Amino acid sequence: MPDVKHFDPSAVIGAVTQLLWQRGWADTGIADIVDTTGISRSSLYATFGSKQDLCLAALHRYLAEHAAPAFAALENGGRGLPTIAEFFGGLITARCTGPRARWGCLATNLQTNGTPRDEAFRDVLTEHHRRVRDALRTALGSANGLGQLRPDLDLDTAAEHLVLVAQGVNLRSRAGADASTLRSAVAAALNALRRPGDTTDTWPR
Amino acid sequence: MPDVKHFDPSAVIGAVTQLLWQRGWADTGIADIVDTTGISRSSLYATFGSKQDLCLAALHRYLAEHAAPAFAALENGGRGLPTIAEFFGGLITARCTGPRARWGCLATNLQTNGTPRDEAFRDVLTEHHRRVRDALRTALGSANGLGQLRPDLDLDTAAEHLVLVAQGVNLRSRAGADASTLRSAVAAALNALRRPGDTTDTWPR
DNA sequence: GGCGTCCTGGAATGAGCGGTCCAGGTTGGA
DNA sequence: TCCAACCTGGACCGCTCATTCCAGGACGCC
Repeated sequence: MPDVKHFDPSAVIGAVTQLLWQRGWADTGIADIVDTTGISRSSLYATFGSKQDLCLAALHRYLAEHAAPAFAALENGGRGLPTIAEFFGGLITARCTGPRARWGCLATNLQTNGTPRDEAFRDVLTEHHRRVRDALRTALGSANGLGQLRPDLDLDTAAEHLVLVAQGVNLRSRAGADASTLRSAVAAALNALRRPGDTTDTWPR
Repeated sequence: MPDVKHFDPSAVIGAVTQLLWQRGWADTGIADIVDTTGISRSSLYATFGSKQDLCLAALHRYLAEHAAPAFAALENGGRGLPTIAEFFGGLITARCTGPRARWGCLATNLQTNGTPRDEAFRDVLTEHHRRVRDALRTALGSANGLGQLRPDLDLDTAAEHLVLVAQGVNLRSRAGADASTLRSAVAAALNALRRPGDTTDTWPR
């Protein structure tokens, strides 16, 4: 092995993830990546291949680092509605405050325009949607087992409903919606699932 | 007036609206518009100015032709929950079937990436969001007056909740969600608003 | 320490973009 | 019928984009 890489590929993927998340596919150029990471075009292409490949890796990184932990907490929380409320609370906090306020969700952002038409992206995003739904469905099953939900509720449908709400949060937060508005809107959605008379404290997180 | 335009500007805006709606800002080039409409670049720029100006006009056209009628129906329906259910039913049908299936909502599409950073766009979209919320709020007020809603419901918050659901429908439909899934998810959201014991038939539309 | 292999910086490439320009044609009015 | 105003086709411009290429430098191995 005559020479070795002069940079850390993982750190580059991390930087690209941030760039792609904040600016989007169309507004993130190779030049931006070069400027941000300090490595050259040659090394970039030699290591990662095309822009699509690199951004696909960034998307995977995003899902593993930001989405997966939240889904795990949702599935393993085991406290039903409070677990679901915590999920949404964390989502809103992450979307509206801190260094990544108004960045939205990378996966959601990529689902709209200005994205490569590549099938690889589409498949990853479809799979991601399935995981959100399943995680919510699992948590709803848990809530149902604890007697927190309206008895007439269809859990699969309720999970799809909450997916729509989560997507709405991702979109509205990027557009600049404030956290308190989103919080109360989500609280309304969750209260709607609750069995009349249930006193579980779902909010604040 | 020595010479007169050889084309109909309104028809051009209509064509651009379709193009922008289907493909998005980044994937709609001036060349596409020239090819689709058959008129030349010169006439395009002489009549409409820049690409931004033209697309802003297309956005206004979209809102006037597609959004405004739905909002009017929502505000003037006067039947409460059934009116709201009709709004969502029409939305889902428009998003999932017919020639514009999977196009999503132009306004929603433009809120994410690959869009001009122009303030003019942002203002129009913010105003649009306000109108959606207000129309839903009006319809909810009507439903409340008819005794269809849970007495503890906060109408402003419920309106924000339904906005999130509508945004979710727009996003998921563009990603390829099927109509029946969206329909039942929305039905779940609406049922959650209903006063226990209310028998108003909200679905099918 | 020299060699061969790999990596790196930076220039170059070709395609595509939004936007401009002008010569030539078309029109309404005198 | 002529003219002046305006419109139109299409070439053209400057720029940015993702991608490629190559000369030269850096490293591990013997």
